[in-house]
Amino acid sequence: MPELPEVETVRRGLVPVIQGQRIEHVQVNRPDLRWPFPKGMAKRLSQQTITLLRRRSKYLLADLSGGETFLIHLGMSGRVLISGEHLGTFVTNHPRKQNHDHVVLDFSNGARLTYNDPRRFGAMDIFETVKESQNKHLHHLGPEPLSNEFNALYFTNVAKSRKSSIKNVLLDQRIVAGLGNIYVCESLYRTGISPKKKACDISRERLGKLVPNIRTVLEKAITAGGSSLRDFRHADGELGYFQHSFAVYGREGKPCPTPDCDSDIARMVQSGRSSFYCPKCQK
DNA sequence: ATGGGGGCCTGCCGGC
DNA sequence: TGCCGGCAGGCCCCCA
Repeated sequence: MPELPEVETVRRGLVPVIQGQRIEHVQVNRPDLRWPFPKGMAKRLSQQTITLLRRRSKYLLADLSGGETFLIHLGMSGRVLISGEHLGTFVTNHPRKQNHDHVVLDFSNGARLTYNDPRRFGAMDIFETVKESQNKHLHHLGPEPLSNEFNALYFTNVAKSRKSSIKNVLLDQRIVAGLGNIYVCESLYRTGISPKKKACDISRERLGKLVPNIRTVLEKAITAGGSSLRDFRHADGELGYFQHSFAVYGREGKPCPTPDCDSDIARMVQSGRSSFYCPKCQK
């Protein structure tokens, strides 16, 4: 899925279009994604104004004027498309309904938001805004990787007691919330740490370097407008560019980009997921 | 208690 | 050309 930079890119694309707008019509084409939609979802969204569109980890959070918050998760293959005429920044006509268009929201300014998700690993939920910290999707999440809360002191303290691989520690959303497979691979490469190294076996110095490297990778990806892989698109349908900047992800067998390194990028499977790394640069 | 693996879904791509 | 296996950005759940 879209990891943090892709979700943030979607959020930034949606803000000028739907923030402050009222939802005038809701179309729900099936009862669930990964889980059943919340009770009365269409009715609870109808006639609500989106007062603020936020992001927490990989979740989009739309605060509604009535005191509830609409949560959207894109899973692996979810995307949102915006269409509408006379809107300046986006001028496409509403497209004909596509396969896997599961939820369609029409706004007071004529904008239409279509949620499309072939694999249906995504999720939607609605909760009382003041009870956000109790929401089942959010309550266990660790700090945002771009916040000051995620710093070298915090991370070294958490990591020193973890016997699992650094790869799996970084993917654990309770430890830091928003990283996924791509940006973990890229951050570990930048820091020269092997994905299979046990977190507790890595020195404070190296763990400390990982923190700013994670920030840098995420920030560069956000600046580039996210990564467009198989099915990610910006909210307005444009493609992101960060995938052209991957050093290791998806580059098995290609030369390591480190100057003077003559190794090829390798792939291994950890916890059922591919890790891409340079066997020479990452120890 | 922690970590590893399976499962949820569909689509796409490469090999035979 | 057609079929089949492998693989995909996430995350929950079960088992050891």
